[in-house]
Amino acid sequence: MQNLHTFKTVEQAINNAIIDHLKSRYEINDDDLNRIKRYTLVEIPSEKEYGDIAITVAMRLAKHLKEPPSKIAESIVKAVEGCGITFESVDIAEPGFVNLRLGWNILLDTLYEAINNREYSCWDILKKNDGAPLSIQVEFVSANPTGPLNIVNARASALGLALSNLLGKMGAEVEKEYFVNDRGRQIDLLAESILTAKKIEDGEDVRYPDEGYKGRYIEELASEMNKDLYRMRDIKGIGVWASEKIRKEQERVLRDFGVEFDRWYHQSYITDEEYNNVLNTLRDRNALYEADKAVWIKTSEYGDVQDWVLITSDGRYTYHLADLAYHINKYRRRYDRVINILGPDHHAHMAMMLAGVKALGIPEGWLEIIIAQQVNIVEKGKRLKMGKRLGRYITMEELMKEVSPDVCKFFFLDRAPSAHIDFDFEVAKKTSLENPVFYIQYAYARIESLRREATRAGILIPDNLQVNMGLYGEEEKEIAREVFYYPQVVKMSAMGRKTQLLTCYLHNLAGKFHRYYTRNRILGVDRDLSYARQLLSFSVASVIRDGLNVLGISAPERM
RNA sequence: GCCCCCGUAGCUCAGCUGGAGAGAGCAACGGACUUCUAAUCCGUGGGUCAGAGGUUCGAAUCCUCUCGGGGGUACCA
Repeated sequence: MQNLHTFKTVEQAINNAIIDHLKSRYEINDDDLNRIKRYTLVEIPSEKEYGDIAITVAMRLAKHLKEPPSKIAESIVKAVEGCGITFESVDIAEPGFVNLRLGWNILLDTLYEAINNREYSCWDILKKNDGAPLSIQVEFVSANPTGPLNIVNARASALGLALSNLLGKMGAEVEKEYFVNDRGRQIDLLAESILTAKKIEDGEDVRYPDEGYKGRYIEELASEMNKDLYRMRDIKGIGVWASEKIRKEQERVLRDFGVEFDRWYHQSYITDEEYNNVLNTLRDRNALYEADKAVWIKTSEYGDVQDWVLITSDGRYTYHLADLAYHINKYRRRYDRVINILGPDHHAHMAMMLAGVKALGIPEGWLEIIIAQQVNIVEKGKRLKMGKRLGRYITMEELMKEVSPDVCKFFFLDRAPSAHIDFDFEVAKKTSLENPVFYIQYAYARIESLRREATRAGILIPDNLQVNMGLYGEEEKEIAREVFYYPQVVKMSAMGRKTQLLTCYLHNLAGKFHRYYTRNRILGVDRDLSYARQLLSFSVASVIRDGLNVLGISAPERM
């Protein structure tokens, strides 16, 4: 099949035409050119009345090109008319918008592409110069193996999975990794907590460690503890055993949630040589100093507001040092980019890490950090503070018992990662039947039901049948243009790290289809008309399935 | 004190590399199932975009300040 039009081909044709035209008509230096290329030239208009594609670059360039926007717009119109694609209309609106309308010549291609081409929503943006995929590692959740995962971890896992999928669609090779802090003070504290719990179980009169871990799981671990470990009072041994047991449990819960990692990287894998390497590199680069018997990193000289301790006065390596060594390790593994999703309690760590890798001489932009903001549990209108060390939190498992993973994921992904979320269990349960995720899944299930019915009745549209586009009207066009936008939504969602754009889009698309379905019969009408409507419906199904898939949400064929 | 996030409809939130008339869901009210899934659809209300300045042809979006909510903050992670 030759060169079917999609958003990608249309965008590329328009972009090239505009840039060529501007270059020939105006004196544009490389700086200007790069600025222009950074703009999104082809936009989805805010109102459908304006058209199907909007170009606003004329207004943005007015100042630089020293010409009124309307004049530049005229020039852009010429460029668009010569781009090799025929549009239904090309108009200028004040003060310098260029609005395009798509004809069915393009939209029909898009419908076929959506159905037939698995790569429909894929791009080649995250590629190296030689065309090889950019390798990107996404690290997320990475909760300490000192207790069960909580609701914020659930949010981070949903986000990490969706983001990984989105980046994959942009052409990158993505690896999902979980960093296990299986060494350090917190693990010792965990071991001490378990040991103490066991002693108390045995009737010993001992004091619980300050800031120790609490909760039923500690008591359970105490009961299950190996006799030798207990007899020897082997803190290190208990720590190794308990943390691995907890980690396995975390892995199981995540798998139940539908999130699997490519690699679990343990802090204990990091060698002394690697730690020394970090320290030596920092020392060589004059980013290290000693004060109060502790070793500090001069992060304040690299963009952070303060310096941090890497080695405590009693010789312990801090988490900061471990994480820097871990990141050097990642860097040596030759990832082109690394993205960390951190919880809200790591705000300070974010600035430290960004400054730290800079101090180590790693190029800027290699590390990107996203903070998955907090999730507050609301009960009877009051916010409950969550905290592992407060011994008060909703575990991820409890969450899943109340609300299905599909609903949880959608709920988390429907909001900006940086936004705080108030999670009201009562509301989540009560409205679960009116939840947007069901609304979207239902649209998909309806279409799959149509497909089954059509197959059964022998009236299914034959593969690659060219439908009569004259049978389509405005109603169909409104849906087809949404299908047309899908690759662009995926792109904006991925590149802007905004999963909520995709959830919003899917919700909207499902709504348009539900409306269409109610007003129009797809089967049991004139054969050619049925084929035309089937094509449209199935393209919507393809998009919904793909979209939910990217988000890590299931697309059931029956509900 | 300092740093970060947030403040948009009754509620929960989109929209923010400046673009066209401010959106969605929920909640409220009134309608639609002999027909492919009513987990649906149709209709009705609802806003000083926290406030004040500034930049601009144009500001919910950018800058400054103020107020309010949350988080972080030098030897835990």
